[in-house]
Amino acid sequence: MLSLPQTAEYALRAVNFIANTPNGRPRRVSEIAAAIKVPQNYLSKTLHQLAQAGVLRSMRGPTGGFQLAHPANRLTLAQVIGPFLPVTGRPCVLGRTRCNDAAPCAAHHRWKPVGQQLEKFFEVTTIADLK
Amino acid sequence: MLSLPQTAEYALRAVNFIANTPNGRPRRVSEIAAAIKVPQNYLSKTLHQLAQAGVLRSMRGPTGGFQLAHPANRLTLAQVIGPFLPVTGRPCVLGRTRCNDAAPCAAHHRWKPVGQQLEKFFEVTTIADLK
DNA sequence: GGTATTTATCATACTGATATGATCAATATA
DNA sequence: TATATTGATCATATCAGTATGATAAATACC
Repeated sequence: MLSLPQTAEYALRAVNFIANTPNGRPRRVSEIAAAIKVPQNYLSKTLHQLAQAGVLRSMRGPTGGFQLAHPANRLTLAQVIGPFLPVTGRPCVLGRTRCNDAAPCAAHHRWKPVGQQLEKFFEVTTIADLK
Repeated sequence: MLSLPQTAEYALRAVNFIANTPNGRPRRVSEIAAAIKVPQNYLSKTLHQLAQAGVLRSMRGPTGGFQLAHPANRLTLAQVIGPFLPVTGRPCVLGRTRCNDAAPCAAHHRWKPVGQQLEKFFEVTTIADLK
């Protein structure tokens, strides 16, 4: 039906994996890529974006890698996928650029509660909730 | 957040427009494209796919055009967008190929009710519900 | 300081969704 | 039957997301 961009799914899997690291020690890209089965070079770029977004912290050199920038229970799914969603996020099922209570599209009233619950899921669920 | 493919949005807008035609007379591609503001040649192909899928009926020649193949209250949104969703529809937020109650991903239990409501929206809502 | 290890960055390629333009085929009507 | 109109189809073009490979820059450790 609706789906997240591939990269956003990679990001969720990666952050979830990092969150489950004992002691919270840094994880190398190679480790992560192997564990969640995504291309290493591509993941490298994705993790870098997450670091830029303040979701992860990165360290170079031996003993380097990626770790969470915040406690897992303070990291929402929305924060993780945010950097990978299209800038022109369409909140409207019919794809109208403007669609709200004042100027609703034909589907607005029926879609609204569903869309809100969807949004809430990503805003409220944290990485710590993933089990 | 999550969004439909552009083409699926075009399809919804087009079918909704066709459904609002007085007498249900056929609508030309040029009329529809102008009304819902999408590229005409591209829409032509999209409408053809909807005809193949049994959602619309098409007629060529003068007086030709597209009309609904079924009453609007028997046409669900799922039927309209179906032909334009990726074949490998990922039901899993983490993008796993296999994810169900028996073999759940880390987000499965929290996502399930939201995903179900989402699916239900498209399965239950009909073109006649668009106002 | 030298070196191995790791992330950062750059250049490029691939792929499917989106889009454009031209031509073919059907058909209502005169 | 001739013709104008309309959808069907084909050949490309464009663009963003996804991906690969190579090189640069930082850093722990000897």
